[in-house]
Formats: sequence, structure tokens, C-alpha cells
Amino acid sequence: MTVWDRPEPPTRPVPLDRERIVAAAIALADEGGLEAVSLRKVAARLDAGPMRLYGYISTKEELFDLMVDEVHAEILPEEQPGDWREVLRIRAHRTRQATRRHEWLADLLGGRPALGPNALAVTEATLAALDGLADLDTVLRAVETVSAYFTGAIRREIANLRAERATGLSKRDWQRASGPHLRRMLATGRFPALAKAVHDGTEVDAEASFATGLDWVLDAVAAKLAQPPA
Amino acid sequence: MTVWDRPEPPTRPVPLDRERIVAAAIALADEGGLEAVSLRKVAARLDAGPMRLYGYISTKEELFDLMVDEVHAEILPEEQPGDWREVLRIRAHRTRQATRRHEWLADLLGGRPALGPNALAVTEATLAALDGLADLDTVLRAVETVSAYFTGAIRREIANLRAERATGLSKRDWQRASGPHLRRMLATGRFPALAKAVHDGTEVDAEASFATGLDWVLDAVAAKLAQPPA
DNA sequence: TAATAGTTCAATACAGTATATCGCCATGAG
DNA sequence: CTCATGGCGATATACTGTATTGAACTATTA
Repeated sequence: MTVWDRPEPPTRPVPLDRERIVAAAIALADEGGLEAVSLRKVAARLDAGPMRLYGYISTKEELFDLMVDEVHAEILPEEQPGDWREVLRIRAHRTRQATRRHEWLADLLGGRPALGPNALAVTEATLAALDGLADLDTVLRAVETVSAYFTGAIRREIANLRAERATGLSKRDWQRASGPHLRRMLATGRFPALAKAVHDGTEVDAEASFATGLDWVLDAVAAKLAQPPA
Repeated sequence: MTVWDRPEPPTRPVPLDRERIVAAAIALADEGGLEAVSLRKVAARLDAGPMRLYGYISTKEELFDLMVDEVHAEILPEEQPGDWREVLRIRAHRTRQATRRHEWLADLLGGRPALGPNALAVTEATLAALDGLADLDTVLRAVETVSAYFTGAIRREIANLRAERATGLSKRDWQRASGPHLRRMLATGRFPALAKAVHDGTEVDAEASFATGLDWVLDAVAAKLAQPPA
């Protein structure tokens, strides 16, 4: 027996911490979606038994919360522009980009209040940028309205993207041909306006349509912020 | 042995169909949330074995899609007003109300493209109301922007509602006291704007804040629809 | 140094999940 | 009455999250 086949010493297990667990979970989710995240697989990726994780997190939901918060660190920009409108626009776009990097985020977005440190930091930065522009309630409503928009828009975008991927078709063709199902539905003649929309609608890229809608909402918010408090 | 204790004849199982399955699933979800919906429990509620369902649906996801579409029947109003703005507003409010009756809908809203007959009918009605108001692409963006808003807003509302329920506190108090966690966070002084918002923000009821944000978005959309096509 | 207390981790266990496979039984036709 | 067919249900598989329990190792105390 040479040194080479002497058995490895019983590998002192690498100490775990939340960060490493969350990182492993995110990696798993990036590769195979949220459903690929199981405590067993996360643990396996860290060379640990499943039960080991429960020393650091107390439930799978909590792990998801931690994952969401971790991504919020990517969303928070390094430095903020002074213009409130730009702050909101950038936040929306960064959230969208983060979701494109981590598609599973779409499944979690808006599903639970985000109270982790990074999410709070994002909120803080947003509120700070709008502070004093109008009475507090108006400001809050402005922020919430914009967030509601981009949350919903991002979710829909990802939902469509997945549907396209599943059929391997572009959005146009997807709606045109989408399985026999939609075809049949449209062929019934019960949905003339929809049929026309599917037929005549231009295919606009997702980013542009996201940005356009966002600008509309920002316009609306600007108008309300400009009004003197009632 | 009297007639009364004569054993029941081997109950010819009630024939199943999608409608009954979906209804059972919705009942389960209404009572215990989406996570309470398992194929086993749905089947049990219909006095059937789990495998029986696979003759009518091919996967659990499909069952969820059917549930969502079923609720869309509640969302589609009997008769539409002529005013496009009212049409959009009513659709938003009806979606919100449906989600309050079926909270689990919040978990599914926007998660997948809604292509069932009822969902298509809702879309059809909406598009019909906006037909001709502007060029098609603008109309589509208008509809999508409004949908994105109310989807996101409804999800957040339900998320908050659940969080409040979990702690048994009102929104105000929830944020004030919310476990030790948020308290500690705010106490660090790292989130002054947020702290001020939590401290000074008036508690507005969910419906009013939903309606206000919706009006803002509708204002924005109105402005864009009014503009002559570029 | 010896013994003991305590903490940390992993194996096992349990109850549940979605879904595939297969064999039986009941109903229909001939 | 017999036979075939097809729907149905029981069983099986490979997972899931999580509770419990016991073992092994660390640190402390006598």
C-alpha cells in the first residue's frame, strides 16, 4: 500500500452556513427551476445529509425567502441617480434582468412580502429617492403601483417565454399554431377580436413592451406626484 | 336482517367528468389553499381512487389550469358597459374579487398563459371593448399594462393579507411589531426612509389603494389611447 | 488523565406526493 | 352463455419535507 492508495482521512465536513446553502439552492434553481430545489439535492451538493440543513434553516419556505433576498442584492444598484423617475425605472429594469438570470424568481415574485435585508435595502433606496416629492401616502402608492406593474409584467413575460420554449415556437407562431387547441378555439369564430389581434399584431420584443408599459405607468405617477396634496 | 341493514348495493361509482373533478379541486383549494390540493384528496372527495383522475386530466398542472379557467367564468361579467375604461376597471375589480373568494388564485395568477375557453372569453370581451380606439399594437399594450398592474397588485395584496393573518396583526401593527425581525432591522437605523414610512403611513384599506393605483394606470392608458398613432 | 456532559451530525423513519404499470372484473356484443 | 374489451383500482416506484433518535466527537470538569 503506497501513499497514493492510502484512504483519505475522514473528510472533516466543510462547515456549513446559510450563505453556502442559499448559493447551492440558487445554483440548483438556475439549472432546473424551482422544482429542482429539494432539500435533499441542496444538501447533496454540499456533501451533507438532508437533516444537516435544518440547523441553519427551519423550513423550505424560509430557504426560498433567503433565495429571493439574495437576488435582491443583485437588484440594488451600486449608486442611485438623483432623479426619482430614473430610480424607479432602473429598479424595474434591474428586477427584470435579475429575473431573466434567475427565472425561478418569477414564481416567487410578489408571492410573499420581501423582508430580508437586501429587499429592505432596495425599498429603502426607492423611498429615499421619492422622499418629500409629495405627501407620504401618495409616495407609497406611487411606489406600490410601479412595483405592481413590473411584478405582473415580469411574471407574464416569463410565463410566455416558457410557453414558447415548450412549443419551440416564437410568440407569433406560437399563438398562430399553438397546438391544435388555440387554433380550434379561434376557428370557432367566438373570439373575433382576439383572432384579429393574433393575426394582425406585430411581434414586439419583450424588453420594448416592458419599457413602454413602464413609461406609461411612470407618466401616470409623475402626474399624481406633481399634484399638490389634497 | 331488515331492509335497513341490508348492505348497500356496490355503489356504482358516479361517472366522473372534468367539471366534477375541477369543482372538487376548487373546493379543496378554497378550504385549505393550493397545497391542500392533491390528486389523492381530490379523488377521495369523489369516492374514487387516485388513478381514476388520469382518465380526465393528464397532469396536476393541467388541473390547475382548469381551475384557473373555471374561475375566469366568474370574472367574465354578464354584460359589458360600452365605455372601454369601465370595461378595464370592472375586469380588474372582478379579478380581485374572484381572488378574494379563491385566495389560491393569487398563487397562479400570471404564472402561466391563460388559454382556457373562459379566459379567452374574458380577453375577447376586453379586446372587443377597445377595438378601434387606437392602432392594434397600442391597444394590446394598453390591455397588457393594465393586466400587469392588477395581477401584481392582487398578488401583493394577498401576500400581505396572509402575512397579517399569520401574525394576527393589522397591517400597521404588523409592520410596527412584525416579529422581532423587522423591528431589529428598522432599529439599526439603516433604513430611515422606510422607518418613517412605517411610522407615519396611514393605514389605507386594500380596496381603496387597489382602486387608486388602477385609476392612475387607467389615466395613463387613456392618454396614450388618445394620441394619434405615430 | 479519566470521566462526563454536551453538542453536532447522520441514519432511519414516517407520512405524504405524482405518476406508471398491470391485472381484474364487469359490462357489452355475438 | 361465452368471450372480448376496456375502464377502473390496487399496487409499485421514486420522490418529497420533516421528526426522531442514536452515535460520535468536543470540551469541560474531577
